[in-house]
Amino acid sequence: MAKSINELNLKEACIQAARDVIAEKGVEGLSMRDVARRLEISHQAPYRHFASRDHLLAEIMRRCFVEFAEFLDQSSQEHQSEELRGMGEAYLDYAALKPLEYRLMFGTPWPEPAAHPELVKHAVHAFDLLRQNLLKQRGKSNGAKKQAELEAMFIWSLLHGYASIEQSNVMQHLVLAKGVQNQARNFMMDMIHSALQANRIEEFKN
Amino acid sequence: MAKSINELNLKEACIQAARDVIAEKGVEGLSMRDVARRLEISHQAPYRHFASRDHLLAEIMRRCFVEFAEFLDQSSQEHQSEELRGMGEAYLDYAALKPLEYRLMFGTPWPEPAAHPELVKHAVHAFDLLRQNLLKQRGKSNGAKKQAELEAMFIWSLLHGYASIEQSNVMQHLVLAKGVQNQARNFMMDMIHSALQANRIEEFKN
DNA sequence: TTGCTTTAGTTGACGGTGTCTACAATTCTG
DNA sequence: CAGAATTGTAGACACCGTCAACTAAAGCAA
Repeated sequence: MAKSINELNLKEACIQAARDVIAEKGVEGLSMRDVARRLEISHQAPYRHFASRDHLLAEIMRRCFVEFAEFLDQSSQEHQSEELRGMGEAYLDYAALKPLEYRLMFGTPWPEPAAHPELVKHAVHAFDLLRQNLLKQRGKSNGAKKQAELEAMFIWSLLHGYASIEQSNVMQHLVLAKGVQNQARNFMMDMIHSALQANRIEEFKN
Repeated sequence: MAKSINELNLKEACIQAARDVIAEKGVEGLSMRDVARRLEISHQAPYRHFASRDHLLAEIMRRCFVEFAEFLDQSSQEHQSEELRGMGEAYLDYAALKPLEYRLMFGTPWPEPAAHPELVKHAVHAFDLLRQNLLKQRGKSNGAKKQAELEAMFIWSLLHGYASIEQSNVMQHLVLAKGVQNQARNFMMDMIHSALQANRIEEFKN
């Protein structure tokens, strides 16, 4: 028999318990039976609310993407000037602030993306923000859309790559010169700025 | 009883079988018992050669890193001029050519990295190649080492990020303008070049 | 109210997994 | 040759996801 408060919202309780498990033991350590055990319900009870372990995981990931999108939106509004840099910083902030969630979204093999279309919808939000912002910046020049998307891909790749490397802690093994690790993040943002400017000039010449 | 050729090199046979499993079902689908079954040996036989599933996986990952390093070294020698671009192309080539291996190295949660120090040693090779190459390019200017390492981090982040995104097939969901997906790779390489040049100029001004 | 259907939870089972232990057979070595 | 080390086997244990059957409660039409 279910206990205490959970009686009427077992679904939410499952999600919360699952997030706790992930926080403690990582995604791989998540098991339906463990979730059930923590809520003191039978091992089959969660299946009344989630068709499978993957569906539970997909729902958690979906919520992470929603929160991530909100975080980026909010931060995008705060930095009206230098909007782009603000978004970049926000991206890396989120990855550093919520490593588990970031890892869950971008570092975990997805449970059959085709089977969870809502996941995809929210997942592309960050890219759309970027794309839209870059398109706004460059007016209606020739092939503006194409260039904006290429630039968005560039920025996203760099941010995602850097965030992944930062999270893997592999930097500690590189024996970097003093100050490099601390400056790296700012350096990345500067490089984005440089590369974008150079690209605009190059494009103008053609 | 072990069969045929494998009698004297069961360890190698295990590794090969495990790679087959990974190729068919992904890393998550790798199981000791499956490996044993394929070799028609008892489910405990592989444990004579690998202390645990993670140790087997770590050995496979180690070999991937060795091959990856060789691939980069070779390609680095072939492109004497434009060495840097050659290395970048090689990095992305490898990721595209051997997606499973790349995913194994850079997209799989490591099995307790501390317990497998040999893994780390080979893993940093790609970064060292980059660092060395950049250092060679910029002579002995002030803070050369620091700048070279920052640039190496930048390039590595971008390459890794782009390779990851390419592998995740998420680009298919972005509804990109025509030609973007095909041009993206070249664009990334151009952006590296631009950003590096801009950084050299900026540095010169200080 | 009575009776039927849907829902949410239970228990039990099946086949899968990693890995510990005990055992046998083979090979190496003093 | 004898003992020890190596390499394999067999069985058990505790997990896991999930299918199937059952029960208790709630909702609802008559």
